[in-house]
Amino acid sequence: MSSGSRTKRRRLEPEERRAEILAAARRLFGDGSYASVSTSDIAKAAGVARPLINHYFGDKRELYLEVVRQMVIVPAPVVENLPDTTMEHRLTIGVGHWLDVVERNRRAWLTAIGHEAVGRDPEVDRILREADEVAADRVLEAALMTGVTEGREQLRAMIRSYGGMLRAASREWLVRGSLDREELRIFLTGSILHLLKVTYPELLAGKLAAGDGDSRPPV
Amino acid sequence: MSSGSRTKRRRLEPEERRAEILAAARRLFGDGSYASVSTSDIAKAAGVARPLINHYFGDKRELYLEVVRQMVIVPAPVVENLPDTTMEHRLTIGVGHWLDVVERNRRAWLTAIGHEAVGRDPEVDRILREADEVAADRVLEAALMTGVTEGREQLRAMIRSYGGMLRAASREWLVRGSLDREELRIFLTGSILHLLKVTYPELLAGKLAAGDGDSRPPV
DNA sequence: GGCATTCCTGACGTGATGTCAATAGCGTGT
DNA sequence: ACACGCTATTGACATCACGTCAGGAATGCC
Repeated sequence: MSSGSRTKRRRLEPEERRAEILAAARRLFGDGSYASVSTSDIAKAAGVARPLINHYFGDKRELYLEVVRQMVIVPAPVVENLPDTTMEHRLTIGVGHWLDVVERNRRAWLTAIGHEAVGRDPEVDRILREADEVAADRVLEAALMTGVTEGREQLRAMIRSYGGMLRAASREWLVRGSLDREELRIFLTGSILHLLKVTYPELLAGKLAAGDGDSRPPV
Repeated sequence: MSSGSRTKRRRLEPEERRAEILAAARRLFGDGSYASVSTSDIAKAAGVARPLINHYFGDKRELYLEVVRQMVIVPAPVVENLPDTTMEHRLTIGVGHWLDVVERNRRAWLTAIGHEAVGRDPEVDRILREADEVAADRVLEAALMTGVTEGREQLRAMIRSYGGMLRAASREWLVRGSLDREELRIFLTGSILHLLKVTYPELLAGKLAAGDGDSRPPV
């Protein structure tokens, strides 16, 4: 049974060992849920005694947070090196890059957002908020709107909300196949453009004249 | 300490007792996370011995699922009794109703979506999917588009995705206060209208002519 | 080869969960 | 009223996951 890897006793550099444990944890948490994966499982998968996990990460929760952190920081170069054209064009490209990234890192990304909002857990919450914040920065940068000041907070809030739709839609694509890549591109690009070019100005104006063009808000 | 409620031993109808336990669980899971709440806590809060939880619900997970189920079925009358006017008007009202509902059930709703996407948990997943499906039906009904057949699946997928934005935006409103109610109304109404009246037709047409009006999708 | 450093593990204590036989409340028949 | 049966309810037990600690085993240095 346990004879397979019972070679000797390997002694590694702390960083190296830490990385091995983290990799094992990433793999296991990727399949099961937080509760369904025991530290014993992780220790076994990493070829290590269970207490070593505590030694390197403190406790199970810390290890888990580390995994989430590492997964959620995926979307880095989505918005870098965009050409110097219109915001429409840049956003179109940016959306394309996003689709590339999630398609390439499919598994990792799905597990990452799978664990999204583990709920009342303040730590996980904070990690995800920060990721949202960074994402909002990226969008503003792609839209050449880094400088806007009027209604900036509202704008950022709407972009963060858009992030919720982005994730949901990407999941529709990857796991349900209810939208193909091209449809997704149209959907996501159109939505963010509408948000920035129509809703945002409307919102700035709307604070004064509460009624909007199409329909009179009743009661 | 424990002397307070140590009256006798109450014997209730199963349904009644079950409801009491569920209520206690709802309250506790509302505050802490799944892992942070022990069955002992719930039993104590319900004034009951711990094994009774297993008797009624099987195990802790089942109880939890029951709580999630009960919380996620909140938005019932959001779309009933809408006047017989344009879809713009009906959607505006529908969004208003939604805002009313989440504002009223603020705490319960927040905990419900807090536990959203517990991830690799297939059961929770299924519950949330079903709720999404129902929500999509409601939107289609409000939009007077129950009958559409062409691209129906894509349309539903986009509406489900919109649900992700709806939740994120509502949370922005309720917990961060980064958007006020009126701004949220403008945002959500405008987005769903754009989705139904612009993106959806675009998507139907776009399958043939891949380019769209504003920008040429590169490479 | 001896020794210090520190990486690593076996063994223990604690707390949480699920199971089971035994008990006690409540309705029923007389 | 009283005994009786049904079953809701519980105390006690077994199991398992997690965190801690002192001691054992590699590696580097002289």
